This record gives sequence, structure tokens and C-alpha cells, in this order.
Amino acid sequence: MTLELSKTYDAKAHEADVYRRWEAAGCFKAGAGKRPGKPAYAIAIPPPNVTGVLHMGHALNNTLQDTLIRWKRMQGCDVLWQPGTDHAGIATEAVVAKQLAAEGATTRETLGREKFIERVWQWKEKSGGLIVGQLRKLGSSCDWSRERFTMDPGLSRAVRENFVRLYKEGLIYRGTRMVNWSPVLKTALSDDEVVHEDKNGWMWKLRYDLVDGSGSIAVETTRPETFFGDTAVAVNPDDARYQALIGRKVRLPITGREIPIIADAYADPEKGTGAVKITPAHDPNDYEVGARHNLPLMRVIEFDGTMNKHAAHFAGQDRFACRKALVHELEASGVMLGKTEIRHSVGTSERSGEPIEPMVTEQWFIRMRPLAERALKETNEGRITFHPTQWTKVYSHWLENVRDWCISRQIWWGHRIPAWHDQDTGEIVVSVDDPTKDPTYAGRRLVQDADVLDTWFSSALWPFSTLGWPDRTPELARYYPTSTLVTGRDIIYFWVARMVMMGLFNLDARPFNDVYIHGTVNDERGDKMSKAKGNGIDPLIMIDGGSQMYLGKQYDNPGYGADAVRFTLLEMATEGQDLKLNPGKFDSGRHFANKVWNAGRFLLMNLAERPLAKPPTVDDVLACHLGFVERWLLDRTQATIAACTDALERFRFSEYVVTAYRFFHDDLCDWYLEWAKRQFKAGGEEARAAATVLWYAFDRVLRLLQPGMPFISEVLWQHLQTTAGGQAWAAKSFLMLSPWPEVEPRLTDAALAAPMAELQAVVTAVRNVRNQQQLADGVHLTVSIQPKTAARGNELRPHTAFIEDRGNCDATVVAPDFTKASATVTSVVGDLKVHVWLQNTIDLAAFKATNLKRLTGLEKAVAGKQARLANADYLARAPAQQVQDTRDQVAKELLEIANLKETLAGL
RNA sequence: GGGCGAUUAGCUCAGCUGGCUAGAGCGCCUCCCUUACAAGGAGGAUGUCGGGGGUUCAAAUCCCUCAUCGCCUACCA
Repeated sequence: MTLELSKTYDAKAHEADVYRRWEAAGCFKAGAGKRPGKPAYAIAIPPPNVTGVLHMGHALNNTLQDTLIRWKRMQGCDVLWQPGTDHAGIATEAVVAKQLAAEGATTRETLGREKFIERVWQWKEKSGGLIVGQLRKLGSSCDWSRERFTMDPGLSRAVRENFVRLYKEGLIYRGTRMVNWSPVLKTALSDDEVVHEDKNGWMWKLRYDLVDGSGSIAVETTRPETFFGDTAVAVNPDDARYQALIGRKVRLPITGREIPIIADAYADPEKGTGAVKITPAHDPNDYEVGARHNLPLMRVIEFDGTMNKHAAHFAGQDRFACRKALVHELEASGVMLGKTEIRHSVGTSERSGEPIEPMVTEQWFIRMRPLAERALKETNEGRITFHPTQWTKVYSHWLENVRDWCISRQIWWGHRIPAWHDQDTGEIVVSVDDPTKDPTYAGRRLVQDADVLDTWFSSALWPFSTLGWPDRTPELARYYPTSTLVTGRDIIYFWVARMVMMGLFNLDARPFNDVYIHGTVNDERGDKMSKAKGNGIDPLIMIDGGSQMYLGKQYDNPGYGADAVRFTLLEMATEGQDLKLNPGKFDSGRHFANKVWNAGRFLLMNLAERPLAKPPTVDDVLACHLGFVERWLLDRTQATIAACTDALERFRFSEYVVTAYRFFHDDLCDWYLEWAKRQFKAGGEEARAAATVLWYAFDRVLRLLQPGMPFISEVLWQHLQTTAGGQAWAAKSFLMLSPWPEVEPRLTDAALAAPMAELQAVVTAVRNVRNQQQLADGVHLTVSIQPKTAARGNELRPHTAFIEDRGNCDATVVAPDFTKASATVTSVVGDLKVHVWLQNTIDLAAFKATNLKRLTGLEKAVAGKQARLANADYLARAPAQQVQDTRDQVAKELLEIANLKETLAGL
């Protein structure tokens, strides 16, 4: 069999192929690879918008989910990663509306509701859901056979069912209320769809004259055009300045309409002039005041943002055009008393960007209080845990202050509200199934409500609607509540809290146990990535290659592969910290993937020369004649297994990959693999042991890497099967369904770490001296190691082979009373002196300086500890073990100090 | 206005329940294209842990305070 693995790792040559094999073999299916006695583990994907394309935030979010899912699957759990997409009402409607406009000035209105929705479906079938393919490129191991869309028939039924249940419980009501209105989208928006932006603006001061001509009152406003809708001026009842004016009337400018001056505590004497104009139809606070005083509602702005007939000659003008012209006119007429520039927060539509207009309209609402109380109990009583925990507070704070949720939208794409209005009686019929087809309602003129539901209404049901609810399906029984929700902090209110509320309401059980909130992906300056800012890094270009603009610079990328992108994202995913990315960051993942690849090639080449019968088991390993270095590596392998598992259990993604990286890079490659070359050369039993140990350790680390770097670990693992007489991909076995490693006590030996560290320090000392002589690594040196005692010498002697091999030297352990030759230079490693015969000139001053520096550092450390030990309080209060450790350390350090001093004296 | 978070090497970040001379990656300096890997190897340099105060035998870590920067939130007419 010939091995034709390229010298550098070419992700593109493998990833698509591997993914196809996994999928064909059913590896992604719910329950794939599950083992008896293991629990279920489910994650419902945060459904991306059908209109979406994969950005770095998705890449991070899905890498984390896939890592958890793959890990749990390897642990033998009955795993489901439920995928799907969201219909994204407003966003999708906007896409298609834009298309219509581009095709030639058609609007959705001219097309009509049914035709328009048809168009949206056509668009969805043809170009929607692109992102699903992109998630595959990332390596996401979702059960695609269970892919769902929020407007699927089943999920739509769940939406209607939920609506009807809430309605019957009195938790949904219809009412005329002040809502956020988007004049561009021509729909109501929920409070959460309004973003507040700080903007520069003007505060205008207007003069309203008293009707009786006895004077005037001044009010301030940032929206002068709303004065056409004023129905009162309010002053504080305790405001001495205005006592005499309460109950009198003022005349509005231009229209001359008369309105009363009323007393209401809402007017704050400290603010502005202390008198406030009341526009109940266009301001939420004024609406409240108006309600208290029975003031008429006078709407002066139309739903499209233009002024209506109440605005005199400004009727028909856009609200902002009107403001401009109006200000001019008022200035000219002397009504305008002045203006001040201010910076204030303006509520704007999240989707369309324009300032929202508060409007009084009839809408559907959900009464949130009772739902919120139950949702709060879940976290308070520990059934749902946020990671990191501080997000619990954010979640709780919102729920404690939650206001009723406006769920109706005046758009067409979405779940139509399952309520029918009786045209004759005005009665409302709420029903899961169309009542016009129900004989019970025969003869009645029922017309369905025109509005659709807020997109988040269906998203709130996602963890159970995707499992078949309201039917009691086996999947629902097995996977609900799901295990973990992985998401960003921006949708804790929108989505997380609402899923909890709806899960509890409908199923009496939380939708998930753990919520992992990851950081936001930012550019290198710390700004959130966005298309508009041109600071986005396209994950697909990082994976597949291509060129892109980033912060005004052109980047050409050869394509690093999904594993490299995933590794870098995981590495940076530290406890909810935001990620500051730049395209160069992905080098670390790419370099590591290449390192793994080449270590794999090395192992494969050597196994080709000395094949083993089968992948080594623990027993096979134990049956070998294991040397010190082998036993050390095996112990390190166990420690790494424990640490990686622990990190994943605690959602420490960065710690997980960094631990695996450190072991792989330092222990396995830098130390063991290099040592193995010598063992292979030696042949016989030593070579067999090295091959066995190396394969075993490599196999374990491939397993550890599989959740994070699934493609490369699978490819190498498959190739390794060939060396045992098999053929890559031949068996129906896959690394991704193989067991996650568990710590093997028989291979654990904590006593090896310290002696190995000492040997490594000796080797480093030798290499350092070689380096300081400006000699190439290939130059062989002669070394004498002088121990403090004969016993220490005996300890060391069996390990000279390791020092000789790794230090490229002849090493002799000499007697404690050894007199060093003059042509040597001495380094200190603890209580050992390492004498290296010089072959070239050495910068003695520099060498001395290094040692001196070390001496100073040690002396400082010892002095600190000795002071501590001299302190009676320390001895009395610190734990005994702590004190003993300090004593031991001082003893060790004093030995090294003495050693260093002697050495320095001899230099 | 309120809340939350951050501030550690030139850069990006670890450092968890206070306790070894505070670490890693990138970058930097020296040497090496050695038959797994130059996307590599060997060695090295680099810190008033944002400032100030406090608690403690002991503080990067806990508390207070100030500064700077983020994010969320709020109806400032």
C-alpha cells in the first residue's frame, strides 16, 4: 500500500469528501452511535434566517454547538442536533419587496397578498436556506433529515395551537394601545425591535398664547410637528409658577385650536419650562396623561409618516419635511422662542433604520407577567443555568420589568393570526383550524384577521415545535427538555426568555438545562462586524479561499479549511469574552492543522515500515516493554484526557483546545516523537514499543481533537486503520462515532512528571550552551553531569540515553566530587551541575549574566519565602501543607543558589 | 440616568476556590532548509498585573475609590 499524503495539509482535498461519507453513513442522525445506558443530549440550533448568509458569528455559534454535540456523541449519548431555519418575517418580506421593485416598480400592494406570498415561497425554495449548505461546510453534524422551517405545516400548527391556548387562558388580548410604528415597514414593532441611538438634534421652545390674551406659556419639544396633535398643556400641580394658569386655555399656533392647561404630576418643574405639551396620539407618556384626563386622541401623522389634514397646510408632507418648513414658519411668526442643540436618544426601527413613530393602533398583545414569573422561577430554583452565570441577572432583570408583548405585525409574510372576525356581530373566533370550513360556523360571515405574528412568536416554540409538538411524539419524549442552548447575548430577551416562558406554558417543563452565552465576534479594533462597516471576515472565504475586503484592505486567502477556522474560534472562545479577530488570527489554526497532519504522516510512514496487527489497546500498550519516556508520555496522555473532558464539561472551549494543543505540540511532537525516532532506529522491542505507544497516544489525541477539528482527525484516523491491514474508509467505523477517551489508571503515574522535567531542563541547558557558542544543532557535544550525591547520580544514570539523544551529546554522570576541566562551561539545573565541553568561543559575559540573573531571581524568591517562614502569623494561620511546601521549596532553591554561586565563581 | 463587563508582555488573551520566580499564541532577537512538518525546529529577550486606598500571614485574584474603554438598558418633554 502506498501512502500519498501531501506534505502540507490541503483541507480542500478532504473536507467535502469526509462530510459526504459521514452523511451517507448516517453519522449525523439522531441517536447515531449511542451506547446503552447513556442519556439523551439535544441541542436545538438557533435557527438562522432563511435570508441569511453565514457570518463569523454563526461560525462561532455553530462551532461551539458542534463541539458539544460531537463530544457527547462520542461519549455514547443519544444525541440530537436539531437544525432548521427561521422565516424571518420582516427581513424576508423586505428581500422580496426589493426584488419586485427591481423588476419594475411593482409593489406588494399591486401584486396582492396571495400572489405576494406565493412569490416569497418561490424565493424561499430557490434561494432561501443557502446558509444550511454553509453550515455543512463548517462541519456541523446536524441531523439534516430532521431539518425544519418555522413555516412548515407542523410548526405552523404549533403556532396556532400556542396562540389558541394563550388566548383561552386570557393571556392574549386585543387592544388599542400606543405601539412603536415603523412608517417605512408600515407595521407595529415590539419594544425589542426598536434600537435607541444617540443622535444630535434640537430642542425647540414654543410659545402658546392664552386664549384671553393675558399672556402665554412656553413649552419645549424635540418634535415640533406633533404640536398639531396637542390636546393639552400640563404643569405640575405644585408648581407655584403656573398655579394661576391651571384650568385656563391656550390657543395653538397656526390652527388656532384651543386646548386646556391641566395639572398633572407627570410635568416635572425641573425639566424644560416646567410646562409640557401633551400629544396623546404620538407619545407614550402623553398617552398616559391623556388617559388620566380624558383628553381626545388626535392623530396628525399617517401610517406612512406623512402629516394628515390636522396639520393645516402641511398636510401630505413627510413628517421631517414638515418639521423643517414648520420651524421656519414658527421662527418667522415669533412663536419659536429659541432652540438648543442637544444630544438625545432616538428610537429607530432595528430593521429599516428610520425613527419610529409612536402610534395608537389596535394590536394583539401577550400578557407577560404570569409567564415571566414562572420563567423567573426556573433560574431562581436552579433548573436553568446560564454560563457564564452573570447572564442570569440580565435575564431576570428583563423578566422582572417585562411589558406586554405586541405580537401582531401589519405585514404579509408570516403566521397569520388564527382569529376570525364575525362581520355581523364583531365576535372574535380564535381557532387552530379554519372555522369557515367548520359546519358549526355555517352561515356566519367570518373573515380572518389580516395581521401576522411577530417572528419571535414561532421562534419561542422552536425547542418543541421541531420535535412534533403539540403531538406527543417519541422525539419530544426523548429529547425535551433539550440539554444546552448556545447563543449570543443579544437575543436573551428576544428568544431565550420567550422560549422558557412558552416551554413552561405548553409543556410544563423548561426548554433546556444550560444556556451558554458566547461572546460577540468583533474586528481587530473591537467594533462589531457588519456589512455596512466593511469590517466583516467571511468564514467561507477563510475556509474555501477567495479574496475579500476587510477594513479597506484586500485580502487573498488560499482557504485554510474548516478545522483551522474552528480551532481558532475555539481557541478564542474564552468564557463569554468578545473575540477580536483579524484575518491573520486563522494562521494559528492552520499551522496547528498542518502540524497534526505531518505528525500523522510520520506515524503512518513508520507504521508502514513496521506494521502492527491492529490499533493498540491499553493491554497492547501494557504488554510492551515500556521505558521511562514511554511511561511519561502515557501519563501525560491520561492527564490530557482528564483536562480536555473537564474543560468541555465546564464549557471552557478555549481551555479544551489549548490543552489538546499543548499536549500534542509539546509532549507528543517535540519530546516523544523525536525520541521515538531513536527507538525506531534501535529496532527490535524498543521500536515496537515506540510504535505502539505513539499510535496509542496519537489515536487518543485524535479522539480528543475530533469535536474541535473533525475533518483532519477523521482523515488521519481512517488512514491509520489501513496500517493494520485495513483500508481507509473500508470499515463502517468512523472516528466521529468512536468512544471519547477515558482516563486509564494503569497508564497513569504522576511520579514521572518531576524527573522528566529535570531531564528536559538538562537537555535545554545543553542546547542553550550550544546556541551560545553559535553552533548548529547538529554539532555533537560532550557533557558531564555532576550530582550533589552519589544517590542522585544513580537516579540519573539510567536516563543518560535520553539526554544524549535529545541533547545531541555524549553525557556522563560523574561523581559528586568531580573536578571540572577548564575547557568547559557549567550550567545549573537544580542541584545538578551540567558541564559542557566547549567547541567554540562563548560569550562568557553573556553566559554569566544569564546565570546571575537567575541567581538574583532565585534569591529574591527565597528571601520572600524565608520572610514568610519567619513570620509567626504565617506559621500559625496558613495551612500546614502550605507551610511545608514553602519549606521544601526554600530547601530546593537554596541548593540551586549554592550551586549557582559555585558555578559563577568558577566562570 | 441605571446596570453589566473590561483594563495583565509591542498585539490578542489565559491566569478558576487568594499561596511555586505571573503564562500562552502572534510579533521580536540569535542559530538551523536535520529524512513528519520552514505553515518547521532549537535557544533567547520582554511585565510599575490601569491609578490610589483597604482587608489578609499572603492580593493580578477579595473590598472601596478614581480613570479610561466597551456593551446593555431608560419616556427626559
